[in-house]
Amino acid sequence: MPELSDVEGFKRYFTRYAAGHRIEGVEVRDEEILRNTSAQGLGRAVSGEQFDEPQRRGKWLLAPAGNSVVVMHFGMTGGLDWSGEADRHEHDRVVFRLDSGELRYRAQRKLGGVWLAGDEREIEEITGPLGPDADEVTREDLTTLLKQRRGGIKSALMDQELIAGIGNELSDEILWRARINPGTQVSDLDEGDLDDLHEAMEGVLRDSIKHGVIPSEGEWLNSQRRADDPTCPRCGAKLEKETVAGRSSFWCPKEQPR
DNA sequence: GCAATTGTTGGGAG
DNA sequence: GCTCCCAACAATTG
Repeated sequence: MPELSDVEGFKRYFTRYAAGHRIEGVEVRDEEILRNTSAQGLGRAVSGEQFDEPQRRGKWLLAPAGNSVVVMHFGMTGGLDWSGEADRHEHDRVVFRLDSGELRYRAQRKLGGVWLAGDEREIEEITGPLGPDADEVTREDLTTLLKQRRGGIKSALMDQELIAGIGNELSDEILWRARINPGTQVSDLDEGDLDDLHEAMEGVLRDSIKHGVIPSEGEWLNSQRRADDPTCPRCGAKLEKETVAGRSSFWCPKEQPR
């Protein structure tokens, strides 16, 4: 789930339910999810403080509280849940008790995590180097970013250090919309391809951010990802499925030929 | 038992 | 140095 558009959805969720609210306590139900602090450390740092407006960087969500920042990454299965009641879920790993209800960091597989940072330097240490956010990359930026790049376009799009926020599903979606095969070498893309790629990137991100998730119905490749017999939502051709850049990739052989 | 899964990291190979 | 592939992490489902 959590790629740029999902995390943008979490950010809105956080803003709506948690920002501006006082943290009365933190319950860590699985300490393994805390990566650079302890339940006690996290509790001491944020209890009694108020959550401020959250910020998203790539697939990371930053939630300032007092003099600290709670840094969250959702891995493959994480998300946020809010409930006014004690409506616990097995995979709720951290529960922030607010004056308005409970905000929960939930994750089935523990591939993400929750960190505590004190300043900008510590945040950058946690997230590692990140390229510009994918939804802010201009057409000119795209040329600059890909100029020195070799290898396949899909692995370039997913490289967080080059462009932040795009994962496996978004990259497939963008390449499908741009009608570019995921295995295409960056060096083989001409100016027209880059025009298409940028337009697709803007469109896919704009629309999926609006939904707070990559839509799984309608004119979206993503609607076919879990189908028994995946077909192209535009032309109806049977989709190809193969590992590209180390990840399961879907594309339309008629519209995105190699 | 096996394979698959929206993410990231590190090691080794070329 | 760059890029790719694989395994690992973890938990669950088919």
